[in-house]
Amino acid sequence: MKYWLMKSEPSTFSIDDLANAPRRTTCWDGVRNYQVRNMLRDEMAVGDLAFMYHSSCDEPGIVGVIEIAKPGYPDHTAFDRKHAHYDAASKPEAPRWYMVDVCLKQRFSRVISLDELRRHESKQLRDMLILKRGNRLSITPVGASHWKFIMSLQ
DNA sequence: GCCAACGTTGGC
DNA sequence: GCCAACGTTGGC
Repeated sequence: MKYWLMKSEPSTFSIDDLANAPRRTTCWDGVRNYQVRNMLRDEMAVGDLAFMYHSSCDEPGIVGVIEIAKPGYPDHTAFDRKHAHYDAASKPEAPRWYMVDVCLKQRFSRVISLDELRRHESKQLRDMLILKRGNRLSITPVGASHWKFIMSLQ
């Protein structure tokens, strides 16, 4: 089983939105980056766990745990001409973009902020990808030791 | 295949 | 709103 971190802007889709979704499950659509597409399509498996991370907001940080509920399948929002994430280059017979379904597992009682994560960067969270300069991938793998340490902060 | 221009991300 | 750090595009 693998661990991940998945970013979302709460003004677009927050952990509250996920908590209120039917069966607390939703498709993670809108990824338009090839590296992240490859992870969605090839590497993420049902049962994998991910931190949900709120970005571009007052307090960026980890807000809970989600579980991969359905493995990679074509992102149909790319086929919808009216959708904000429409991509004419992605066709149903040759999809370019993929998504997974995620299910809310645990909502943290507090935000584990980026600031707090950085306080452990020189030790327990050394080399965590989200803390690396210039990292802009919306999904990153998380090492097991980093995962356990962050869970212990909660 | 190079690389400049442009677009996006995301913290601050 | 600024800007660093990328990814993508497209002319050559």
